[in-house]
Amino acid sequence: MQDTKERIIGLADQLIKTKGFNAFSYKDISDPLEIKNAAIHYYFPTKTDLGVAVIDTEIERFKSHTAKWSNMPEDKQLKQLFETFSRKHKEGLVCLMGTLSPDYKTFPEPLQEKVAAMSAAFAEWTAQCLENGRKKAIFFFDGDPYDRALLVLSNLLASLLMSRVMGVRTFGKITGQLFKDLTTAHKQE
Amino acid sequence: MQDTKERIIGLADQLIKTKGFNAFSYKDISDPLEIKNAAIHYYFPTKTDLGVAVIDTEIERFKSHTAKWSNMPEDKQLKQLFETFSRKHKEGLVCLMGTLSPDYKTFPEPLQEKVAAMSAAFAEWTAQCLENGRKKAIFFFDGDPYDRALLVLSNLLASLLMSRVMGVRTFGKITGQLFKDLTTAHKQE
DNA sequence: TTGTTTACTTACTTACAAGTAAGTAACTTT
DNA sequence: AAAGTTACTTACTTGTAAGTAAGTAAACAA
Repeated sequence: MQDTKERIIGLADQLIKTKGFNAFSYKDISDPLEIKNAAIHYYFPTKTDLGVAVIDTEIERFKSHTAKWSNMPEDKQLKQLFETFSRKHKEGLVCLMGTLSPDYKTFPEPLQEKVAAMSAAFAEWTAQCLENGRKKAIFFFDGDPYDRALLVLSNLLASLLMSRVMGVRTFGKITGQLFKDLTTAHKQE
Repeated sequence: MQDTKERIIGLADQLIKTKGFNAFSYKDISDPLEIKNAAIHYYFPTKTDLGVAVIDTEIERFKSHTAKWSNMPEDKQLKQLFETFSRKHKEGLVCLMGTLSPDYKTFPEPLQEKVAAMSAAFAEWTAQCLENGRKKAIFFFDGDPYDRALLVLSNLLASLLMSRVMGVRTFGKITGQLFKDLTTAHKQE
């Protein structure tokens, strides 16, 4: 039964996105799945291994999503990215980068590396999308597309975090204004 | 000796900004200060009390800073805000909002309330600064000043988080582009 | 049919976390 | 001088965390 393994990853993913990596425990997984904590260690010898598996799953999910969008115009592609964040927002979750980056320094190296790889994948895709979109006059922005991608991702990441504290409307306020900025040719004065 | 109390708050502040609230322990404080963990409980009966004290100190610091800047032109005021984040960045720290918001749901109510109060203070000041600056044609941006303030704060918060994972240059790339955007009258196409 | 692998459980260990009760030395007030 | 009060320490409790060694029942393979 690979089923149990995938359920463990799925629950760990949820727990990381609600409580944070250091704050969830094996009991939070073994209780609802009605297994013993040793069963988790059977699949993932250490908590680090489990963390790595969760991130790997996220990277794969991202790659398969973006592959599906690749024939859309760039503004639609970016909208799709916004949509994945919006879905997390509706479930009261934050993104993996958002939870994992504050705790980053407490992680053992293999986990740090995975987090870095994930962030690189996000940034590269977004930079490419923005660059292509600007060439086609779909997007309008100053500066290097990679730098702009960092701004966009920083807004998406933080909008989920801030929504937790400042209320659910915060997400829409940030992402709405952000998308408008990128797709508006001129600023009025 | 109020000295010990302040040293505990100072170290807790550092620890929250490096490891996160749930990941630091009383030992991380009692060892370097060469006191016993019971001494921390003497001043702060619970970890929540300590967290609240750290946030209160941060709010006071913010209020006294902004009060000092109040006669500057708005772009200088905002630059000062950026500078406070830049200082944290140089020390390898993130901001309190950045660490505390992912763990928010694991906090007891009094701590949640303090985090919310802190975020409100930041947002209100920034919104006011942006609104005043736009009236004087120092800043140029579309939309509601409060919404724009959320974008600015989200970029500042996330730039510290992302720098941890994606390298120290990330901070400058995000904040540099952000400031340019706000102080540029027109976008070129 | 015997042996091996898979997918766990049982039953523990070690470590460390937050928190507390009771004591104490030094200083302060009456 | 006696009685607090302050600022701790000593010594402990309780709970929970990650992790492990050894066992087992069922499926599968030789």
